[in-house]
Amino acid sequence: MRRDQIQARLAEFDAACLRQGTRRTTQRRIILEAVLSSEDHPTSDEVYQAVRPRIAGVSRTTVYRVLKTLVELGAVRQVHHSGGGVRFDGNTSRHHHLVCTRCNRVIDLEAPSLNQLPLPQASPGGFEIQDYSVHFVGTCGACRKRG
Amino acid sequence: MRRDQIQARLAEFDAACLRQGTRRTTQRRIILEAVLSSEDHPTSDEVYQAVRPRIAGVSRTTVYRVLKTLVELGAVRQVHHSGGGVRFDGNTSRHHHLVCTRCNRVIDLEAPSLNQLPLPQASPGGFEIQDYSVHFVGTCGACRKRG
DNA sequence: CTCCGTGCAAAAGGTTTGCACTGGT
DNA sequence: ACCAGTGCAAACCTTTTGCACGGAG
Repeated sequence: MRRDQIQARLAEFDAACLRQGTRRTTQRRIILEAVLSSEDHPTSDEVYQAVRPRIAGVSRTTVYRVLKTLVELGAVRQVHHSGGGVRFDGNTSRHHHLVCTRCNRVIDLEAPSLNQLPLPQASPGGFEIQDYSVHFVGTCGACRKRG
Repeated sequence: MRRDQIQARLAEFDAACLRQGTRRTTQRRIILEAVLSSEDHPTSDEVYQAVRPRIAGVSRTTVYRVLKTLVELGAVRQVHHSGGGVRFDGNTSRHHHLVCTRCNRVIDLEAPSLNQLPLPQASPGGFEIQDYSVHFVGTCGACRKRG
């Protein structure tokens, strides 16, 4: 994400904290910034490793807790996919995913043609649809090269 | 899944085993049958609980290993979603998912109108698309009732 | 000053691995 | 008879929880 976009999102976050009465701590800002700066979808541990140099003595616990909080505030999203733990996505606008069945990597895909799909009218059991994303499964370039 | 469909899938599985030189063990057949019989998307542990009465002395280890094998053989799929461990899906034909953001339940959705989406032409980094599914996120009926 | 958020340590899942034995081919 | 597949126990990894302290409002 571009530097100015990150700044805007951090400002949004500050506002959201004020609105909700939650505290704007150093840890939260830096962890949010780390997710937004990431080009892919980091795991909790990758976020932890990324922020460690910037927050003296952070604990994994805090990273987990902050990420959970950020998801609840809507500042970041969890990526839904198989394999190896939860991942986080700083891109909260509608976008889609390429999921590699070999390495489980998830790559963002911007595809405006898929952003206006007709929503199913009748959802089983009264499910209320709020958003959607298309998951393309297949093999990523790196794995194809590896054979 | 209907009884006769399950039988057909088990027969397919036997054939796949022969073709691939893997062995057609009791554990594998019963575990596959359990996933196919399930109306929803069981976790590894739910599969384990389901087959325990039918295989004397099965271990969790075997259930994990067999499920992994079945995924590799293409006999079942992993459901991609957040929260609480991997889940499995006996439905390998194209279908879509309703993902509840509160309870993380994943419900199958048949929506023929979504089965012919235009695939993106140029995929980043040479990603080869093999299939796709649409993930609708929202709140399921049960969670909405709970407020 | 208050009390929410953090850090630590320990517990709690869920999943994988090494090794010896068993059952399918 | 051979060896892939299984069972057991222990290791591993990720995530959660209880409690005391510290910093944001």
